[in-house]
Amino acid sequence: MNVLSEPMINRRSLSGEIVTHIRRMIVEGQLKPGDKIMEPELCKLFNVSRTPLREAIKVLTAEGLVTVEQNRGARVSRITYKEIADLFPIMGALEALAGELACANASDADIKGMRKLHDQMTRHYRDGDPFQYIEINRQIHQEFFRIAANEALSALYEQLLVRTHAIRFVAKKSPSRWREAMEQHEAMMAAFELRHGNTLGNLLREHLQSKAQMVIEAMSALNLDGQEDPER
Amino acid sequence: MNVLSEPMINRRSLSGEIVTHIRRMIVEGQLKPGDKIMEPELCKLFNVSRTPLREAIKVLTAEGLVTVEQNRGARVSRITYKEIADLFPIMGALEALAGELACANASDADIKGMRKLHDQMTRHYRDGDPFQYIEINRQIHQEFFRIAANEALSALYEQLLVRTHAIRFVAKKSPSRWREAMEQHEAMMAAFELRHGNTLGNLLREHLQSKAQMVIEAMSALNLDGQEDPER
DNA sequence: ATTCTGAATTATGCATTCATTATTCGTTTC
DNA sequence: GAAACGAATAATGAATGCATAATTCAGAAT
Repeated sequence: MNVLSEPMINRRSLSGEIVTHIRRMIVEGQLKPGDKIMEPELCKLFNVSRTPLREAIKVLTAEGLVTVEQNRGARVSRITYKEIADLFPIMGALEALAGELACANASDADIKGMRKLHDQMTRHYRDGDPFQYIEINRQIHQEFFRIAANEALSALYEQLLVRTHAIRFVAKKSPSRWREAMEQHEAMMAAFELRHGNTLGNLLREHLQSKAQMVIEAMSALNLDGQEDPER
Repeated sequence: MNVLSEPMINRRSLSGEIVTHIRRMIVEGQLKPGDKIMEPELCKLFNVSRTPLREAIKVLTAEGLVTVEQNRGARVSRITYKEIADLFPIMGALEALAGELACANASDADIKGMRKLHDQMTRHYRDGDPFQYIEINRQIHQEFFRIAANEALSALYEQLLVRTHAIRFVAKKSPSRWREAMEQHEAMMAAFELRHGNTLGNLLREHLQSKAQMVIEAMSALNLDGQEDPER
């Protein structure tokens, strides 16, 4: 049937491809929390049969991104206050560990690169450019994990990050929160340059704590408690 | 393990059932690291078709318990030094968090219950009964997570615990290591009774560090570097 | 008009089938 | 006798088919 299937050592499984695709759709908000995942619909969209699609759904379920109800199909997981409150401390613990490991492993070049990112972010903060700020911010956190050189840790963190995808759309930093975050980054950068792993770890924990607080505030302001949109 | 509220009528999916079953087979050593997972074979064993079995394999892959090679089927994941060295600090960070949360949340009854378990374990230590010791030890660690009341944290920890299943068969405590572990538990119990979350957290991190050290020693002694048993 | 009922429709869970890709094993060649 | 080739076999990846459960919606009853 698929005569035009591209050659070139296509060594990826279909289901894996679909997992990636759906995950992106969820993270990017194309599929929103609570949305029903209709198998026939997505099959048409991806032009695949139900078998690999269902395998993909199972994987996403294992990741916590999707929830299935017996004989009622799958929907994108909703996230509740409680889960946010639960997940952020975990992410804090993981980032703290990443920070400590990064301090232990970092080469001078690593530290220099981090400083560069930090200064860039500072500029975006001064310019009041939240989009650029967020992007560099993401890179900085990612960089800690790269330097930590612990694959399992990175994978786990990534998984949790994806699970909190829903908050991307509510996380509007108030000016004071933003300033607080910036100050924390300032301190983190300093600790990193001194390779004070313990200090950096504690700062990262606090930082994530603040983020959680911010998200919960934003959620309660919007009344997004995970129960909205009962139908879709 | 996933003990979500069971409706009165058994409404579990076949694939879910299979996941649980295979996971147990792996943890209990019936399926060893590196073992090939033959679909037809397991289908006959469970008396199911390949579809739900394959879905189960995908889930186990997402959990890291199983590894698939394109067009070459799945095998039980082997664990390497590096992975052990990577996973234990993560488990340490998660247990530390659990300990801190447990200190914050524990009722007096919780602390009393923990003391009871601890004393029981101490007796088994004195009696030189490693099996009973290990069992109570497991219960104690599990109890911290229960009191911490953070489902995501418990689930994540459980997942990592399962991934280290292979070490169960190499982890022979030397007398000195055992004494060290016992002393650490002594200190942990004291910190918990005083609700010194920070102290308990640090102790748990150290404790896991020791465990990692022990496991790595045992592995290198047995030359189990994840590459043994090339065929099976 | 609203609620209830039940047939028609649709979606899901699993089994089976089809098409490719690995693997095995017998034969040939050097 | 060992390596190399290739046909036979078996396993995997994906599509399709079938039975059942859920949902929808038209029509009846209140």
